[in-house]
Amino acid sequence: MMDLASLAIFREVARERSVTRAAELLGRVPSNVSTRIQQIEAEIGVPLFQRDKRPMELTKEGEIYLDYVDRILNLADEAQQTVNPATPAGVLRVGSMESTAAARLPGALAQFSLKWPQVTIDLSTAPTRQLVDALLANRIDCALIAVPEGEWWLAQDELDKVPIFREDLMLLLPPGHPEVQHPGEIKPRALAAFAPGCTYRMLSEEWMMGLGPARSALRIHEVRSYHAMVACTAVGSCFSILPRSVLDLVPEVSRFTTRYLMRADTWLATRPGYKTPAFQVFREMLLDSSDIKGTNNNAAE
Amino acid sequence: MMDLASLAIFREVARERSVTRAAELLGRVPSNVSTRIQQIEAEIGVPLFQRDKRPMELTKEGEIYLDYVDRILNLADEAQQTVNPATPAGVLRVGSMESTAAARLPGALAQFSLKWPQVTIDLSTAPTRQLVDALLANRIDCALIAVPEGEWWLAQDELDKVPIFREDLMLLLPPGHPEVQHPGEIKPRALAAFAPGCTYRMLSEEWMMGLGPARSALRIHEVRSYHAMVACTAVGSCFSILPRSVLDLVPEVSRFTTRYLMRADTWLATRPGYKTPAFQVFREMLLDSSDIKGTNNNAAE
DNA sequence: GACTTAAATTCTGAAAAAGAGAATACACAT
DNA sequence: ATGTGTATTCTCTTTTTCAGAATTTAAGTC
Repeated sequence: MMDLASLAIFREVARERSVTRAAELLGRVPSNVSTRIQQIEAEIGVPLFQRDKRPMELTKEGEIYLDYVDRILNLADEAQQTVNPATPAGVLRVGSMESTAAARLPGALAQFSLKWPQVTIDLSTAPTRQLVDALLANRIDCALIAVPEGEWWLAQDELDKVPIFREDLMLLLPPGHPEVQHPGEIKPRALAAFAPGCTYRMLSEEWMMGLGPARSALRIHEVRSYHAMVACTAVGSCFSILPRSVLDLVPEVSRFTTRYLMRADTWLATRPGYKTPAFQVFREMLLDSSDIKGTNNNAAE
Repeated sequence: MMDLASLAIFREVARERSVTRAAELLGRVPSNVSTRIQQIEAEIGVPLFQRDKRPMELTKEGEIYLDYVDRILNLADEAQQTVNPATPAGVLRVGSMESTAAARLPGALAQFSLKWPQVTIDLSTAPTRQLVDALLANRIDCALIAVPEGEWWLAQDELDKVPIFREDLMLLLPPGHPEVQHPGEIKPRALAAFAPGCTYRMLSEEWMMGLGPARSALRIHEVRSYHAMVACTAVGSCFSILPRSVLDLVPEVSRFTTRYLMRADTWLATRPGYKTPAFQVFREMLLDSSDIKGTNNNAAE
């Protein structure tokens, strides 16, 4: 019958599109990997790869099967971790906003991988909205997201959440720009921001709208990184809004004109009930490096 | 590494609480089953059974692990079926209302198991509400439920649905009871009905309330089967509301007073995207034995 | 279109694991 | 205590997995 090892082999080959590379990564010999794939194909009765293409390509069925295999292997990993909490180990799939990944995670993650070398952290970044989707679709295990205070477009108990970082959202204006009190006084025509789904962008847009009725047509220049965002602002063509913790990383911030806007805390969210030891130590680690130390974070216990 | 066969063995032993019986059911020898269990325990590092109890009992970790194993094996089965639609096979977990199971399924299922002996049908019954929960929690694969026309407490696209049976909801009054036009004219004090979550019960209550304002305190006698419901009504202490198809099964119905109330169609629902060949032939079979033949049932194709 | 190259597959013998069946240990009953 | 039905251990046989060499195959190069 089917072996989880075979499924892991299939997953690796599918990812690498190569028997040889997969074999190296798995510490096996190519002939072995090749046969295991063929065994799976024989068992399910469907070819998984197109052998007549040289960078090996998955067949349509292969794609579907890979999706199932991913879910099965994640479940198996989670089962192992949940049932034997003695040793945090395995994979923890972390999703994070760009800002948190830039300003908060590097230190914490370095520390974490030293203390828990058995845990592999799989980090990906995306805007808050997409992170929530990924979480609910089981593509990641936990996410660092910005929850706008008060209103919240996700049902109350659809996710477990703990506040982790207190962030001040700052207005960043080009160097030499005069201080402003109202959105209307901002000179650059466009806001540099991330793709839709980003909570900060949403908050920024609200602030612009709410206070400056004249500024009804807010232009948005979409960027893919904070470096790009700051660069655009430095040049004077845009202004931007970003957390103070990221601002602190910008060399020579003092040349820019900045202004405090609002609070926007970062939360650590999971699917309800997800509680592997790897995740628990990860959460502890984040709370330790946090400025909101030990507030209401025992609700989930 | 872990073998799906091992997981299936563990599941069987956990179900049967016996190595010997599990071995028989799986066509294996007990020593083999015993060792596979021990291999799993060695791999996950946690004992799954309490060996000092004689009907073997799962440990706490065993319970948790069993839950994961169930999900993993169901996924694997679904993967196999989805990816190779050639041969409908494997397990199809069907949930049904009591009424449908009584009046509609026996014939259809008998026919089905003759035509598709490779498919094992796992039938359970529950009220509509609970069936929907079970479906979303992945405890069953499809469900035969009553969707009240118009209003519907489930989000539009949370489930895929097809109408299967046209049901007439009938009022059943004790033998000799005079014909009624309004709820107020009903003599028995109590309605015999299933547990809350039953759509028919909900519709019944609405009908009673909507038309008879005097009858504000409707007493409900909860029953667990239609036989009990009919028996209570025969005795004269209750009245009841049930689909005509079930009524047709009652011996000597003609002695009772009956009256048509409303339509309440039965739908076949699945999680969105669930489409194994076993399910597809099951759906075809139901549609064939249905009175709503081939209406709007190609939306899901 | 032949040649090169890198990669997948097939073939083979050695090593490891799983299986059956008999013997043993164990929990619960009387 | 002693018997009975189960689970486990032990031993041997069969099956499967694995590594390494040989072979085939797909794509790029002259």
